[in-house]
Amino acid sequence: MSTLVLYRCAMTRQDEQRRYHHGELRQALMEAAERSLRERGLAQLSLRDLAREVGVSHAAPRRHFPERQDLLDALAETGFTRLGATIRDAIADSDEDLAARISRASVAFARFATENPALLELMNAAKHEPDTPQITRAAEEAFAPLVELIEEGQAIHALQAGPVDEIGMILYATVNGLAIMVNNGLLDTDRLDALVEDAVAQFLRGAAPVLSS
Amino acid sequence: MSTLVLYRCAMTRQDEQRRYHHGELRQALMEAAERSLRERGLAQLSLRDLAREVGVSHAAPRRHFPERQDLLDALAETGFTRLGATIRDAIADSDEDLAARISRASVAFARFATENPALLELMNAAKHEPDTPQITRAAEEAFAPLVELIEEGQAIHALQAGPVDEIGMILYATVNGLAIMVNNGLLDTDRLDALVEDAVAQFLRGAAPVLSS
DNA sequence: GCACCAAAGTAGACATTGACAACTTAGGTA
DNA sequence: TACCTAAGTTGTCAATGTCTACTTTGGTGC
Repeated sequence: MSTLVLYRCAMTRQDEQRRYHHGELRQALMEAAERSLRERGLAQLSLRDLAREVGVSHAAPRRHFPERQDLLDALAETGFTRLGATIRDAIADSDEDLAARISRASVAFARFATENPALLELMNAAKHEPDTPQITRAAEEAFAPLVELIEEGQAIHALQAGPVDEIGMILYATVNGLAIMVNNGLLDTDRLDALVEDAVAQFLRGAAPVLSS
Repeated sequence: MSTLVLYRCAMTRQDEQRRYHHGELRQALMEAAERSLRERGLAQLSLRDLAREVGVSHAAPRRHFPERQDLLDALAETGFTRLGATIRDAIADSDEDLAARISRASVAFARFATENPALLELMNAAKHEPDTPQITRAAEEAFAPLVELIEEGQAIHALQAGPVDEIGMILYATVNGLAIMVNNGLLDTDRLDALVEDAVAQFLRGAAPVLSS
């Protein structure tokens, strides 16, 4: 992969335009697709458009994505991967207390979601097709950082004991739901951060251990 | 409207098939669209298909829905209306306590959402187009029952005082988010009811008034 | 009772798209 | 060096959304 990149950098633009094999078509298509998705939404995303933009023939994408849905699935998968990394970055090297880190992670999630509305739509899309386990796994890895924070909370008895994945799902669902409402027009962007922080605070209170009197 | 229905019932099938003006085309298209949406998903929804199914020419839908998106918007709007009615029905004539009614309303919401995955997708769709205020209003009316329950909770001091719409949004977002995870394949349908009930219980604890010692 | 008119439906056309088949190029390997 | 296969190309097809021009109808004013 990296050799390809170096090779590519050594070529003139002429060569690039002329050469028969693109060499990184799959990656190029994904990047073009993400841009198109961001700028014009899912409905306007066309394989032929992407092929034109990247400079290959209209049928070339078929080698990498036999059907349009395959591209969308791949986009959703990398979306989850990037989301997970975004959340992790938000709480990396933070010595804040647990509540602050959960809040930080949630706000980072919400921002990612509202900055990439069409991508989030793909990630949340209902599947009628046979399940694609890769997407599911990527999604689970995306909210793994939240689960880890919850485990940490349980360890220091700041949170109730109980099935971590379920508690994590509730938090994930809440933040995701709020972001959707922003993308939806049901909630103003300006209010998102505050609302997410409120929701997290409420979540923490609700998930706190019951005091034994 | 009702006269039209009666008139229609008085006609033989022959007459129905022959007559130039369908008479209730908009409604018929919406119903066909909902069925198609449920059975084959959003990607397979085609205006020409619907026209064929209803028995009109391929351009007829254009009179009622100039663009495909207009039909989708209309579907989302009635979806919200039906959702609101479903939630209301779930808690009508119930003498249970507040927590039980909130739980009941939430479970009803979640069931509606998972029984109509493609419709929910439409309702949650991000809008790049200029906002359609009717959908927003329909959506707000859909979760009005939740807001009312929260107001009731505040009145009896079972819930913290505070902006009801924000607290309602948090609850709405949570349930919506959990339903999406089911439609998504991230959460098993069997676990939905229990998880929603857990989430509501946690929500109620988190939104309870802080005890002044 | 009749002419007319706007609403609602029809027919035909067009560009675009996803999908498929058959052919070509070129890079790595026996 | 020959070849084989992955990766691109061209050509084609049916389906779709959208547009324009034409037709049918039911209701309204006179």
